[in-house]
Amino acid sequence: MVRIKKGPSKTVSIEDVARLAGVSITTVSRVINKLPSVKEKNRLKVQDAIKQLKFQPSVFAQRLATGRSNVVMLVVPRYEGIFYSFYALELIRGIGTLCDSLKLDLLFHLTDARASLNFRGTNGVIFADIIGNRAQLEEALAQGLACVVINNYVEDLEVDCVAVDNIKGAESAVNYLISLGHKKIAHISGDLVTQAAAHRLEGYRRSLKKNNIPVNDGYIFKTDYSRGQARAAAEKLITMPDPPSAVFVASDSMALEVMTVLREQGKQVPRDLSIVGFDDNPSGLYGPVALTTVRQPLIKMAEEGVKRLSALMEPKKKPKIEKTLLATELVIRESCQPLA
Amino acid sequence: MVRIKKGPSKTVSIEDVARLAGVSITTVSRVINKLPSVKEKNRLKVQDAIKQLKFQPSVFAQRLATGRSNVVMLVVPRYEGIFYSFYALELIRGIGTLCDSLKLDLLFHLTDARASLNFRGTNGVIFADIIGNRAQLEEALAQGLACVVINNYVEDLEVDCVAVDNIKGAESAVNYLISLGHKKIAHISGDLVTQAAAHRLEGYRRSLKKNNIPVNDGYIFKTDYSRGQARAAAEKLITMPDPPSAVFVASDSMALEVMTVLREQGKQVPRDLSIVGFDDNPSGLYGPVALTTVRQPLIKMAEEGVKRLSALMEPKKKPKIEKTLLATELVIRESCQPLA
DNA sequence: CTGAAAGCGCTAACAA
DNA sequence: TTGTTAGCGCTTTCAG
Repeated sequence: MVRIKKGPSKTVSIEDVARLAGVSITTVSRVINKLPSVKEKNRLKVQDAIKQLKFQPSVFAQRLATGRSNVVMLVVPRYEGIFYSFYALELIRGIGTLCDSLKLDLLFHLTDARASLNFRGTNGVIFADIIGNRAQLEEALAQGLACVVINNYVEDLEVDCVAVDNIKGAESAVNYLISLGHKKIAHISGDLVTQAAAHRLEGYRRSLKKNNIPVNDGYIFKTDYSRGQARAAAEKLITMPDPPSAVFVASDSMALEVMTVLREQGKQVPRDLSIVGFDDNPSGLYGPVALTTVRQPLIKMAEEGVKRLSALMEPKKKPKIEKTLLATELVIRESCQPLA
Repeated sequence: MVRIKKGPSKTVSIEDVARLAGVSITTVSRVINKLPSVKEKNRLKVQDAIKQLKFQPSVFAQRLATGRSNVVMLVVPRYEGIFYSFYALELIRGIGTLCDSLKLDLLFHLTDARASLNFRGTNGVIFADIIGNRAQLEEALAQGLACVVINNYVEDLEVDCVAVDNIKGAESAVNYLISLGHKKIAHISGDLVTQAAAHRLEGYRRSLKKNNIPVNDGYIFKTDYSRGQARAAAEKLITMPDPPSAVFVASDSMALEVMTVLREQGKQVPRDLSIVGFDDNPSGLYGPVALTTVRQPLIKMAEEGVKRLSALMEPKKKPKIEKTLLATELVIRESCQPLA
């Protein structure tokens, strides 16, 4: 057989190691993969050679040969709003950190909803919310890939998901306001294309209904989560003929904007308006009046998602589908007061 | 020759496409790689087969065969502050978007500064700032990897970098304040472990010196970029015996906090204090007084970085090292006024 | 313009 | 315990 080695190949391969160590490449492979069946003496020789040559196995060759890999793809819908939210960073942070410690390669994919993704070479996919990109999820599922959806409770698909219980969270906020004697409670909602916003609105409605308070659609302000629209909503709200005495806002950053508007207008929080936010964004702590809010466990959601995915990626087992709903927690601070 | 096909292999390979199209795998490969030398008729047949079979080439096989790949690793130092900044998200967004359109795979690596990174299978590395993780950069460089550093002008290393001209940016802010007649100008700096914060402080100093205004260290407040510390600084600042008439703040989010504090204390911006921020964070637009600030082109920085890296990753060429400094732009709004 | 065949670097039976 | 060998799926000469 003719060896056609062309020039000094830069990359040292398993073969070079084998030659230097005086063993077969198989033995080297065994050492790399920590298989027990290698004589101590040989193992040392090989490890020595590896060190000398600074050999690092080619992941591509490994993956080609084994067919497996531990590449996790994080699919983030390219939705403007998602990137102006406190939550995106927290999620990325949580996912990034855990992948790092689990030795998973994180492929980050900021995607157009209609683009068709190439999952080849990926073993698991985490969808950070589903906003108009359900088709991509279905595609991944159809390919038999391990999938986990985060921040969106997907009921009608056989897929694992871990989300926050936005409905109950919103209910707890509104219940609290009601317990303080408020009846005229407004809601500034987020972008209703997101499930989170829709559920928070739903929770708001439910709480009112359960407490026999009629839902006044004039008290519901729809926004895109931006501070600008929150401001507009706040301005409308305070100039209403019959203004609400309390408001539940779908995000802390919007709630803070509402507080700002109030202050500008010479009004006081919570004297003139009780406010509850959603997120537990640290920014809520700083203003003159600390924000009462609904804490959502973002980091935990991210971690749960990754853990779940890595379980699904385990070659042998085929765990049951699990749909997790994480509880929120009402954090009472200073932005609400009982109705006089 | 005996074919040892074991069971119905799930993955459709180039071979299946070739068979269905009635051509050789070589021809299929040519079509995939858009080589011109394929008869139109065959090209169509192949493309048809690809569509029918939903064939997607294995990236691993491709990489193994060609030796090249387009995996870009984004290294983000696991520094708390970085994740509470406006800038991190913008950067990630810019990088993610461009990688997507350049068909680069983005490997996201949130890393501990002291961890040794595994670059196997990676062809290029983007360092999003260098905060205590220079060793990792040097390691990547030593391995001959294409590297680009973003948001940090690295002078003493042979590496491409693209950063914002923080010194000039800060100078422009302070010059502006001086042009309005201010002489008692304070600075609330960011976390000085970051080059950006250090440079902004430097720019502040330079501007004062160039204008023959003595630097008063009592006017310099060091923070970790958090709103909490900005608040503390602002409170100290306004109660000084000889308070400044203007302040240059190292980030918009801190500047907004300063404005809030002023308002709480019954003071007015810009009447009682002129304020310039840094970032051009959209939040700065909403308050009662729009924030004057130094706009830094974050998305552009991200894009330049990725473009640069993809040039460096080009197999043939070996471009010269380039160190880019992006200009900032002073955006004058309402938070400053001439000294009476 | 097309196809056969030799790798790319590694793993995994199967023998020894 | 070790080595031989046949692929993994694709690209790339090199002949036609």
